[in-house]
Amino acid sequence: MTTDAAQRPGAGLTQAERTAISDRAMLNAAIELIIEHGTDKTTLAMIGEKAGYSRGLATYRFGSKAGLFDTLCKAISREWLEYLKRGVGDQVGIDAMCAALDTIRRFVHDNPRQGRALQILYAGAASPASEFRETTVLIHNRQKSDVADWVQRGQASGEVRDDVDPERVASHYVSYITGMTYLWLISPETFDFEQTNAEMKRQLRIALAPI
Amino acid sequence: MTTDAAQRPGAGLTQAERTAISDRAMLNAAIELIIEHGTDKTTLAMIGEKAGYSRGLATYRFGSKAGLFDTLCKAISREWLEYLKRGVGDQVGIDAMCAALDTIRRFVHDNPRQGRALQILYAGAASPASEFRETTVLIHNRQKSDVADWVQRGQASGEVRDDVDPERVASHYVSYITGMTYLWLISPETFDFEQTNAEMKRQLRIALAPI
DNA sequence: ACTCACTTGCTTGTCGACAACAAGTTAATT
DNA sequence: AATTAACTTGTTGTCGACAAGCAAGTGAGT
Repeated sequence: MTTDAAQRPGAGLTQAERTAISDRAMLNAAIELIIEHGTDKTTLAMIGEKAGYSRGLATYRFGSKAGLFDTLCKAISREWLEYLKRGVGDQVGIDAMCAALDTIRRFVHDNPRQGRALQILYAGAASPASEFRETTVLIHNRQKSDVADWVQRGQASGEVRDDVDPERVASHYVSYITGMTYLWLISPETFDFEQTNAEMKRQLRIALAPI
Repeated sequence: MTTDAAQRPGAGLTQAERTAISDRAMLNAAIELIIEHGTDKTTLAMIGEKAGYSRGLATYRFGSKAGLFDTLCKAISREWLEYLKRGVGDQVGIDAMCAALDTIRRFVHDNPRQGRALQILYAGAASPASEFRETTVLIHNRQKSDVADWVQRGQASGEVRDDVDPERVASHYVSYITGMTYLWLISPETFDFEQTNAEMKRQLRIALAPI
């Protein structure tokens, strides 16, 4: 009786569907809880139960608290990087760098929960024992090499002055982004996203313009 | 028998001396443990025992784990801000901003433990439930107002162009510092302190120079 | 199409570790 | 000597982790 079974939650589904559903539910629950309580005071039991399952599912599925956060960090990062890609498009050089700043602003405006959660997770990666520091480092390095590419292509098209080192500029740029988002995270009410980014854009345009 | 008592640790001392000694010992122990294990996996018992006391002293003295980290954060921040003050001296404008970058580099070179611990603590402040987020925000705001002051005085002396907003420049600058130190923390082996700062200095000199 | 062995999603029971607190002990202060 | 403060030890509730068990899905053989 498949029709009868379909009335019970989780019945009539393939196992793959069931895991996909519970996975999404738990990751979403984790985002909410992290934003409200931080990673420390969020328990695996809270996540499982908020998602509508038992206290033990989160541990079972993700192995450990760190495993869950690693998965979540990767998931949101993937979304974010795709969003960034769409926002920047095929722009290069200074335009790409400025567009990326605007895109960050739009991302945290459109997806405030994901944005905040991701920042909190990145901060957690600072711990030496953090099991997803690797993940975080990888993402930042990828961002950096993307930026270095924009600079290089900007130089090729003559839009960016030739005597700057793309690597250094990228490292500087990612440093700014990282700190800016962190400061916004810890004091959203006092930090002025737009004005700070406006100053960054101004400096980039002056400092990278062809001689 | 004060002479006999003086042979036992903690004997023959005033109460103020005893607390000062145990306080220092525990804060130092906390720094070591935080660097090695992170805040999460450092226990209050470990701190007390590494400092040469019982497992309960850290809790008794600081009230809670968050209380200890708050105290530690304030203590290192105070050292750091004094170090920065000495490093910058009475310079203003672009010189002060560049000198501050060099001073950061020197600080983490001379006091690597304090530098790393402070970064880890700042990262922990990202948690919404963090009881010393206030402290961290305060410190960053103070840094920001210091920078704004440098810019303003630089403008007064004609060393910095007049049409920039000191607040925005300060916010931008502190964002860079924050992100730069964070990136150094999570990947000290791949992050190039000097080159990244060199690019920042270059951009500052160009972007803030009088028209 | 049916069945039965097997796999997988999920839950419950349990243990060790830790933060927090309370009560007790020892040393300084008055 | 009485009091206060530094410090230790006993205890409790919570959480992460794991293990054992249950229920639902899967797939090969008939």
